Formats: sequence, C-alpha cells, structure tokens
Amino acid sequence: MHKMNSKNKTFIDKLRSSGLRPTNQRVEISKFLFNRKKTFHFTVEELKNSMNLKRSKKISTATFYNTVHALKSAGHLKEFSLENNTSYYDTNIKSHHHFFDNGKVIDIRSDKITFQKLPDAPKGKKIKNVEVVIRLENNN
Amino acid sequence: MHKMNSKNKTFIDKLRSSGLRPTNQRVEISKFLFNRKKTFHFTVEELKNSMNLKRSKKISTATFYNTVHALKSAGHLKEFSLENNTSYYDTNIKSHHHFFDNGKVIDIRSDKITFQKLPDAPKGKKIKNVEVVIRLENNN
DNA sequence: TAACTACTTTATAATTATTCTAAAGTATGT
DNA sequence: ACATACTTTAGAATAATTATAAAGTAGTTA
Repeated sequence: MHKMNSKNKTFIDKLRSSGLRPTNQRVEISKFLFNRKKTFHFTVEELKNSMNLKRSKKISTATFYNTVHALKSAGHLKEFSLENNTSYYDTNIKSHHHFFDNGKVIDIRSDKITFQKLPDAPKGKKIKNVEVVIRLENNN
Repeated sequence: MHKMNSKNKTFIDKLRSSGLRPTNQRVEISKFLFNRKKTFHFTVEELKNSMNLKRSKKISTATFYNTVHALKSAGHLKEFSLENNTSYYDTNIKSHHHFFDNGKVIDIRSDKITFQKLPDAPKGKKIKNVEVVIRLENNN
C-alpha cells in the first residue's frame, strides 16, 4: 500500500508513465527534477553530482542514466546538445526557444518568436516542431 | 617554390588562413572538403573513413581532428550537434537552417525562413546569429 | 648543402560521456 | 515464505575526442 499525498503525485506519476516503478532512488531523482518552481537544464553528470553531494548513500551513475532516459522517452524531459558532445536535458518540455551564450543556455518563451515565412516539410513528412537558437556574443 | 594553379587556390588558402601549412595531408583533406559542387555535412569519423578507404598510406586520426578543428576555428567549417554525442561539421558556413529527420540533416536556405517577431538580446549582449531547426516526422 | 629550428604526423595512451553486464538486492503476487 | 520479475550497483566496455611524445619533414640561414 502506498502513501500518496498530492505533493508527491506529479513526479511519481511521471515515473509510472515512463514505465518505471517508483523506487526510492527514482522518486528522489524525479522529485529533484520536477518538484520545483522553475524548469532548468542539466547534464546527467551535473544531476548526479548535485544530488549525491548531499547523500550519504550515493545513487549510482547507471540509475541516473536509466531514469533520465526513461523520463526522456516518455516525454517528461527534452534532450538537446551543445557543441561539446554532452547531452543536456530540459525539464521544460513545452516547445520553446533558446539563447546560447558561450555554453550557457537561456530559455525563450515560445510566444516571443513568430514566423513570417516557413518552408513546407518534404513530401511524406510533416513538421513535428520548430525551434530557434539565437546565438549571442558580447556587445563589443 | 610552390606550383599553385587556380584550381588549388581556394582550399589551400583556407588552410593558410587557418594557420596551417599546406602539407600533403592537409591539402588532401581540404580538397576533399571544399573542392566540390555542393556543401555537405560530416563527422570526423566519416571523413576519415571515406578518405582513407581509397588511400594506401592512411592519414592518421589526429591529423583529421587537428585539421578540422583549425578549419572550424578559422570559420571555414561550422560545427553542430545532434543528440548522439558526436560533432558534425558543415561545409556550408553561411547562416542557414535545418530540417532534422531522425538523425538526417537537410539544409534550408536562409531566405526560406523569415521572422515576424524576435526577442532582444539580454543587456550587454548582441545577436550573433539565428538558426532554426525544424524537426520532421513521418506523415502518419 | 649542412645544420638548425620549428612545425607535422603518427601511434598510442588518456580522457570523457555513455552504455553494457552480471551479480546482488528488493519488491510483488500467490 | 517462494518464485518471479524488476532494480541497483560496481565495474567493464565502447565511442568520440584530446593529449603526448617520438620520429619525420620543411624552411631558413650560413
């Protein structure tokens, strides 16, 4: 029998809908990711370090990778890549845009960018989403 | 003294302007990359394999990486990343857009997309470029 | 040309992010 | 409690990339 208060519900459901039993480790990861005010970006390594720092009993690397993957496959996380061969994950899964500023990533709300002209998808294909990256540099 | 006909000039100059002496290996790489009708995308591994396949004396991995890096730093190649922890390079350095279709990348000419609304750069920053990725999926 | 210096290439080792594996642990259903 | 299936973990394996250091090559100077 599970104790399930409304506070836990959201992030535990994300595990369930990812096909993952809500074990202790997974619940803590999901809570860390989703039980907060603002969405954020992270790498698996960063996630592991920041979570394990405070823990006496560390969660293993493989569990972080497995959990993040399952959450991503179920659509609870969005993956993106910078130019450093590392996968980044975004807890904001709504389609949105980004500023890239020397490896730093800043979200741009979807409604801040609109298009005048967009190409058609090649035949047999359709557009899944459209995302814009605005690369920044220092003013001078 | 160098023999230098007009056919070689462009890609040898790209080496020179990247701070690289035009050695045999580098000239062959630069020729392979730039002496062709259409621009294309590649990974270093792909480049190495396709070039070395035809050669009896193989060019080393390190030389491919060094040369591609220098060309990229000088702005003769553009780097981008998919979600598989590999760097891709594009011989088309003009700002342009892409369709991403399950790991396949198709160029979209810059003038095919125009914006109605774009956000301002954060203060102290300015916009270097704006690039769009249109993700595709099969029609049904 | 010979000698000197600086730059290159190469094989190989090291590193980093990620995935795989297999054993030990835990949970669930009967 | 037993059996089965799912989890966690440490550590090995893999893949892309970068670093290292020795041997090779080119360019310069005398």
